[in-house]
Amino acid sequence: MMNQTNEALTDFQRKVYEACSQIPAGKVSTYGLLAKAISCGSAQAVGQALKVNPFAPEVPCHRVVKTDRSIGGFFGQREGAEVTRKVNLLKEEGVKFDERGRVAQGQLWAFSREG
DNA sequence: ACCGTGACGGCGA
DNA sequence: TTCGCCGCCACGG
Repeated sequence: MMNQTNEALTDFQRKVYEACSQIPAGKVSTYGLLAKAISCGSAQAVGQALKVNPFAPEVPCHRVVKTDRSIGGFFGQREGAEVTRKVNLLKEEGVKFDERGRVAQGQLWAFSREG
């Protein structure tokens, strides 16, 4: 995946991207869950790394939503075109949404320790 | 080295 | 249930 000259990436970012890559198509995870998977105490910090993800969509940062299952942001935007794109990508992967625009239950991916 | 800024999360109102 | 506040922690200036 990130076999290029990634000196611009911090160690933290690599951990975030690696964990994110584990999420399969058709499933989503949350910033909080991902943070926990890499032993980080801040979901917000995870979001910071994802917003500058240089490997999208190889590293599926679009499969990460908020804990309340609302869509969250995409490439720095918390609303607008990019966010709509995020929803479309998920729909294409088979992810279902409820009438409130949140990811329907039963589609969360739980990180089961491997890294 | 300090300070402000976030694709967040939990909690009280 | 939605809103606001505060805590979290990594980054750039």
